[in-house]
Amino acid sequence: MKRNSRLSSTLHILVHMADAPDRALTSEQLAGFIHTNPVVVRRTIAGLRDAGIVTSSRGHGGGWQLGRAPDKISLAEISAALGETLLPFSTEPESPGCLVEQAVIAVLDDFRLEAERLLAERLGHITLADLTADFRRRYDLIGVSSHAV
Amino acid sequence: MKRNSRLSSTLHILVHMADAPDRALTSEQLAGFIHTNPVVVRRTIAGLRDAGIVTSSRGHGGGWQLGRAPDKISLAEISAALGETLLPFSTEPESPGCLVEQAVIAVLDDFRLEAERLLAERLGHITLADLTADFRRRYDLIGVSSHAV
DNA sequence: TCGATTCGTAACTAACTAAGTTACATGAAA
DNA sequence: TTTCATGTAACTTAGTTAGTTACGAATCGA
Repeated sequence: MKRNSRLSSTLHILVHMADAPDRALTSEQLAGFIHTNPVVVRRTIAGLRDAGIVTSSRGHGGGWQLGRAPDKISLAEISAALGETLLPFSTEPESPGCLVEQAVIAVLDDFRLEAERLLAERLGHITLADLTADFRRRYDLIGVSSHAV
Repeated sequence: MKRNSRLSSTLHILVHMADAPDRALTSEQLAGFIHTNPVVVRRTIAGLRDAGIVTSSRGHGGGWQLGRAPDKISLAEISAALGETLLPFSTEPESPGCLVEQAVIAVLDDFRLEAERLLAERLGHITLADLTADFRRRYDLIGVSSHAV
């Protein structure tokens, strides 16, 4: 798994889970999808379990499943559950008492607040079901074209 | 200079430059403002020079000045000149040929495109002059209060 | 012209972050 | 009770970025 691809990789995993709603998938299998290590998967999606987006079970036949219907899981929730920050710039004071820095931080924090609201709103409208539908569309297209040849 | 504070630090520097429009400030002086090294400053704002946001001159009395009026310099330009990415998540394919990944990347890239457009639009409306005005306001307030005591 | 000053940049070091890995305890099902 | 799977801590490795040193190039003043 590459750096900064936690959101993308997690969505990949979740679509696979949505595509196999009848059975639990193990960390091992999920890791295979994104070419990484089972422990990395467990660590990455631990937050999703706490958020109720997925459930996990141990022992024989255990593994991971979606916690609710794909159309009830938005990308905003997933991103938040991963602890990802959409806007990466820091506004930590480094020169306490400097009025210039205070002005910069104030303006930047205002912008960040507004931006995060906007992005969350947009991400809230995209659900896992949308992703799954997009995948099925692609799958059917390939199927047709290979039949045609 | 902390990690991920390049935008914030650069704005800090630029406001100081806007506040001293009559003279060039050296990398050494600028570095002092954000508690870092002159070379780090030169490296960081090199892109701003290429974008015409600042100018630099060598030798005696040399240093850095704004390339144009503060109200003609937007945060969007500054951010772009720094090479900063507002949305940090990666959508590089890691499993070429996987239709699930393709669907994820397609949706994520759509979102990114729209989000970057939105953020750039917002940042385009904030200028260095706004920051400078905010700083002056804070400065005057302190002045008044210290007189009052 | 010479020397002081300042930027431009390459090369290296250090610190930090995040993924990858190993190991083992816990819990559940056959 | 054996096997399979997660939960998690601890450590290693790789990659990124700030910090530093060094030195060449350009510019100004004496």
